[in-house]
Amino acid sequence: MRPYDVHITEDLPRLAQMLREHLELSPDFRVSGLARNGRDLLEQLSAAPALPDIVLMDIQMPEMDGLAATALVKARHPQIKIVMATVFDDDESIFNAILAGADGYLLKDESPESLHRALLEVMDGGAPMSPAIARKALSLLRRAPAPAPAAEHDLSAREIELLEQLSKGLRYEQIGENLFISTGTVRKHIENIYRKLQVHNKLEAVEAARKKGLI
Amino acid sequence: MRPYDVHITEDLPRLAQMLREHLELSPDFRVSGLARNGRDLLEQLSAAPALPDIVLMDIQMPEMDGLAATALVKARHPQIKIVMATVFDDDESIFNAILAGADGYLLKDESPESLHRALLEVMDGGAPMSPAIARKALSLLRRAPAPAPAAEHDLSAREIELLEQLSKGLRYEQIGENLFISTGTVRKHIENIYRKLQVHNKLEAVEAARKKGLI
DNA sequence: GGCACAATACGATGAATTGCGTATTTCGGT
DNA sequence: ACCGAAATACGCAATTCATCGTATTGTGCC
Repeated sequence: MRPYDVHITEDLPRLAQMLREHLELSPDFRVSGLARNGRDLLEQLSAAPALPDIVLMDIQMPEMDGLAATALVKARHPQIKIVMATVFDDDESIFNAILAGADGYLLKDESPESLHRALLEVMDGGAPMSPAIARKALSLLRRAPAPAPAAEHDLSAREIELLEQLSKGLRYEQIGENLFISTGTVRKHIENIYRKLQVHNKLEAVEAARKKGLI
Repeated sequence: MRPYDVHITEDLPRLAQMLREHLELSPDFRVSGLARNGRDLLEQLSAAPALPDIVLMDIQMPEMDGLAATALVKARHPQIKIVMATVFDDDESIFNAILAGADGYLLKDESPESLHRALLEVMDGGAPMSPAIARKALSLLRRAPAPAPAAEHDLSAREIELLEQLSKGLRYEQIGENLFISTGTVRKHIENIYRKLQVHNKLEAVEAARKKGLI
């Protein structure tokens, strides 16, 4: 079995070097590159003859942080496993990392053995997380579906109808035909909807309406 | 350090016995009781002179299943750690277990060593999960389908990126800035997306992409 | 009755989008 | 080495949208 290629993305040279040394002690891994930030990583991946299996990603970095880089790398190369390794354990960082597509989330005080185990686990299709992170992820999950109530809005029933038509991607003219009103009226309704929802185009309006559960 | 008291809740006597034997091989744990189902567990906890530290909980059981029992135990005794140990790995079971308040979720094919590690981890404030479970939990958090169904589409990775930008309601110019390309290129990408998805405007494209799980 | 507001309708204008054609570069596969 | 696909980029024309203003009608409420 060939060793897994790991690309390290970390802006602190000393820490990057430490990680490299830890990983290279094992025949399971080969460090295929070091990047100083997200932009650096993307450039290196573009230029690389072969893609790494895993990117070990810091969050806080200059130029482009690990969250943005994670999203971009995942968009281009979904098969690359991305493991965040960072000191941040706040809910927002964790949640954003997961949304960005991270496959695992480790705290930097993990032992070399834990790191080793985590990287093998992620290549095995798992989602390694430091215990504290796993706990927070679960608590986020518990909370996630909760914030659904309230849904304060002051849209009229007619405006909701309009929104439903809008969400189908119809043109004003077609909406008017469907609702038996003129395109001018459609336009005015939509203006009012935009004002009430504080948005400025169809997509934002539909998005906002979905979030509020209006449609 | 006194051993942790573990209460096993499992309707199959042979499996319960196996778990007990595994745990009692270690000085870290003491099996404080065996329950056959959720109702049994609640009665035993009411009558017990001392509460266990951990409940190891099956899901499928007669009389009262593990999900209901978890919610009830957590309501009365929030300090008790509950670790699900089950053969079910479907999204709904996992999600319900987490909602019910489970602190960890293990698959029954875990090795005795993994079980041992998981129980120590949960007492340390962590949230042990089998790798497959952790992956699914992250998927649930992302509200994205597991990479199993391999959606049929012929969009390039770049086009998916464009779609994600589109879905935010951004204008071509802003999308170009975000992706470091000209508005002309944005336009051309979007033309290609429209052709491939057989749609004719942003809203329809985003709608189609959502249905296909591309974003 | 008078008020507020929803629903209806139209005009004008500039911004944004869509469709089509063309073109270069790069990269993977045969 | 060649081919096709993807990503990049620009121009032009037509359509559609967003935002402003203005106006009429109906309905519910005080």
